[in-house]
Amino acid sequence: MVKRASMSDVARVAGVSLTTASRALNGVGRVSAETRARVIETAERLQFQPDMLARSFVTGRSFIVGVLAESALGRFSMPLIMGATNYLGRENIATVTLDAQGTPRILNEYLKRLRARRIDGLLVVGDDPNRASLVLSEDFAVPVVFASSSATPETDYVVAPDNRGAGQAAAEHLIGLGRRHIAHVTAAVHDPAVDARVEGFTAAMESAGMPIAMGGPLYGSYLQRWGMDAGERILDSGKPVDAIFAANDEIAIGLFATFHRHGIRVPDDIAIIGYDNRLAGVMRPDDPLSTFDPELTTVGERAAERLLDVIGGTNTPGITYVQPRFVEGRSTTGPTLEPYDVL
Amino acid sequence: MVKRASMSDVARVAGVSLTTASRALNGVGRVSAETRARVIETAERLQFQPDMLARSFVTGRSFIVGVLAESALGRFSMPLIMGATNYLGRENIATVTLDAQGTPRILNEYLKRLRARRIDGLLVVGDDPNRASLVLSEDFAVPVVFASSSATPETDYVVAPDNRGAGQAAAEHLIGLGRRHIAHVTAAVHDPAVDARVEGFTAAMESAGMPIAMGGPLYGSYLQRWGMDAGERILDSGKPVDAIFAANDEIAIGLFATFHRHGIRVPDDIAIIGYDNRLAGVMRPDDPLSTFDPELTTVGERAAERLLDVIGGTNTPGITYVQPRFVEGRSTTGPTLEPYDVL
DNA sequence: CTGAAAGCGCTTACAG
DNA sequence: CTGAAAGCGCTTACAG
Repeated sequence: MVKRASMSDVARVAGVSLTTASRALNGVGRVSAETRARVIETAERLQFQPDMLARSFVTGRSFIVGVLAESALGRFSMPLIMGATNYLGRENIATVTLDAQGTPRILNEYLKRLRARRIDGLLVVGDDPNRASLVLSEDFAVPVVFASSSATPETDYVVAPDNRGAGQAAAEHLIGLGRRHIAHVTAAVHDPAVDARVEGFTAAMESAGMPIAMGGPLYGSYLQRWGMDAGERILDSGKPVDAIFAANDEIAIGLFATFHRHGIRVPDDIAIIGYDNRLAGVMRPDDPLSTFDPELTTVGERAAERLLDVIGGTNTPGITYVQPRFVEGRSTTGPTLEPYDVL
Repeated sequence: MVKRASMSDVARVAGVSLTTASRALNGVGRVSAETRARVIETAERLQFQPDMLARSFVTGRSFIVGVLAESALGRFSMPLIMGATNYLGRENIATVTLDAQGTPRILNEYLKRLRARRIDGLLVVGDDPNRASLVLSEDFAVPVVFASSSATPETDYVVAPDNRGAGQAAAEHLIGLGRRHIAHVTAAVHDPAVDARVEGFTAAMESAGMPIAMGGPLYGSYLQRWGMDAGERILDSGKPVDAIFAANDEIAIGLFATFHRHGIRVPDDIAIIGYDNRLAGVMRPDDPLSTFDPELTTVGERAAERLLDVIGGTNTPGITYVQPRFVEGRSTTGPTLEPYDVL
């Protein structure tokens, strides 16, 4: 292991001062073209790599950002965080990942640590950024970007999936297929992400001049069980329904199970769209379920990208939306789905 | 934003030299008990936090480790990497995540970067650590730990799931249930992880003095389609089979689909065990499929823990195995599984 | 356009 | 047990 060349070495060999070497290598300040060329050539010959630790120390830029998650190992946080750290890695930025685990005490402890590391910025991942926002006191003034599925004050820097747009797209897809009695089986009330999908769906139905089947969205839970029950309720009602937008894939599959049991064909009789693309990564010839992929990895990437922009001073507050990707599957475009297909 | 106290501030206020302050605060060298107490008290009063950038600069320890993945966003790498970064974050270690994407050129570029950052260690995530091993040249001498599902030379530091143990446990579970004609439907040949499961399974069957049904493991692919075909092949053979260990959940589900179509009940007639716990995180009252959870997050944690030990000089080479967790589901312990249950 | 020098905030021989 | 001083490898006023 040979000792690495320092900038002084480069300067000495190139016959210039350390000051000039620094300027030439960093491309700042006035240096004659020939001097610059000579220094750069020398640096390459010596395989000079600037010591980032020294640079960080003197500039105060650590090239490290914090990633603060409510629950880093959660099903939704994970791809988002990975998208972010992967992007940051490509940009040669390190991350320190901290799981707040809900308690403000831990959060405060973590913020102290991050301050000691002089992080360049902070990415907050989770659905309740307001809480984190509160704790981010004045004396910890680094750029903060929120990656979240819920809406937040317009004064923050936020990146989130466009749940509203997805709801709208779902309605439009079903309408475009010629369906006329479209229901919406959603989950819990007061989940911002779910609410936004309801909104978008409702808006699209209204502008198509089409009432929502079953008299409006049916609220329940996130479970497959609720989808099965909702299916029964729809069939019992006797009301015409030929398409359903479900709040997630579990509900969609529950609906399908009930319909199949009753001999109702999907999509022939009733088309179904889910949400989450839960079966992503399972290799199969075709997608059984029409659904939306929230592209959480992309959300993470965009959030990281934006954080670097804020750090660089070239960004203004507001929400950036990432469009969920519609996955066209057999539950809307056929052929008729069999249970084995969805396994 | 008030200026943070430096160690000099603490020294001055406490009436000692910078040297003494440093020693008192770090607990090294000889300092009288009272002096130490005074310095520590002063530091707390001034809310002193040592500047890690300065410390890193002088000690050369960056408190940053590299995470080099073959495919960071892959289904298996993701939980592993998150487990590692999460553990490291708790220990106040930052990570720079790099996705090698297979090409040695990119890999070399990344290693140069990591050297410039003076990382303390490197975690290599992926199934082909040997390749990375090759590129990790002599002059980049930092501790390296491999987190992988395949075996590697005993001279390396490796953390991996105990695939062999899982194969063994699968056979033992089925034998314990009283099954006597146990087959093994596996995937591709020459996948080290899958091979190890075959080995463990075979060993357990041998020590129970029980031949493998169907004359030995059936090799195919990772797809559900293969499971369906294998099911047909088993039924066509006319040979007695009352239990199957499948190499993954896709295959297990394919087997189930075929059996159900033919009126064969699971687990009553044939019990099935899968692998991967692919349905983890899907909320349901009971687990439909008996399977193994590879605990990849734990593998990542252990690998990170071990890396810190190697960096600290308190570890010796060898493989650490993480035991996959058996998930007991209805496909081995009933009641009879219906397609809707597995959806 | 170029350079001598100060300084970032610590750790650590070295001397007492 | 304690302290004065050097040094880690850069950046950046300041002066020429």
